[in-house]
Amino acid sequence: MEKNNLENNEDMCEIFDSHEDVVNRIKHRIPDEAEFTELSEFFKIFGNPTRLKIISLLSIEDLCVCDICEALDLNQTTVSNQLRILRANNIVKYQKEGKMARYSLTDLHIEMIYKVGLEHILE
Amino acid sequence: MEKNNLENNEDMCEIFDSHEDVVNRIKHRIPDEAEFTELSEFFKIFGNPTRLKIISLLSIEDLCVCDICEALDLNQTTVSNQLRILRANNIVKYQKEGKMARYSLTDLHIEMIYKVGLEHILE
DNA sequence: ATAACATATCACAATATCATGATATGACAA
DNA sequence: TTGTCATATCATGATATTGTGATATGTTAT
Repeated sequence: MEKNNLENNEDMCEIFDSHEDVVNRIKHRIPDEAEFTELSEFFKIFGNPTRLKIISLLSIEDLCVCDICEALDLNQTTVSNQLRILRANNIVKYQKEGKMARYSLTDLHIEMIYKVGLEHILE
Repeated sequence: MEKNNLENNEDMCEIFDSHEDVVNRIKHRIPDEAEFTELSEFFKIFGNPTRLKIISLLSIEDLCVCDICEALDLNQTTVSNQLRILRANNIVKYQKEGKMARYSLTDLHIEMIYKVGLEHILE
């Protein structure tokens, strides 16, 4: 793994690079630490069944908090807490309508990720 | 939240369905409990920066464990543990080659989800 | 003002996840 | 067989996340 024998092997099989070359080639082609952190925070949101249920409902239509509670048979605190997390992570947005709050998905990425994931586990 | 006043409001504004109707309409159009559990377990895997880094590398090319360790500057135990989790969740597969194990992503869904997520946080 | 309702926030115990050290397995070489 | 290398598993303390009860905010109706 340390020094290898490439310099005196110009005519060696060239299908595979040495491990050292492979490592040097790819380590600069990935996002930086901060982006991985942010991305993992983003995906973490999808890693909870309650939040997925909410996302699933909102991919059908926009809904207020109480409708979400009823459709999922969950208590209001639970839904409200998860909505806060979804909001904080830019996954849902909402609009106040009198004393109600109508929630919707922020953009199509959310729906795409949800649907590709669902497709993956169903096959 | 308990019984509402729908029955005596036949002539109410009909642009929006009653909450009761909305709820009944959508609650049957979402996956079942077991599927949400499975899907959340699946997404949970993407919710860790180390695993995302591995997925990111493997989306460039197949790699053995030691190359992953070097490229990410992580200790072997950490990488191996995360690879086990990735394997158990059907996100990577591997192929033994002598004493080495060459890992790759199981299918295109994984790469798609990773890339759509990255796109989402970068905009 | 008071009540009722929709929603949000706080606090916390139960549970899950993390990275890592110690150790095991299994392959190849000497 | 003995050693070394690549990889895997186990055990654990530190940390993070969960759902929920208690409570607060803000809106509309009386």
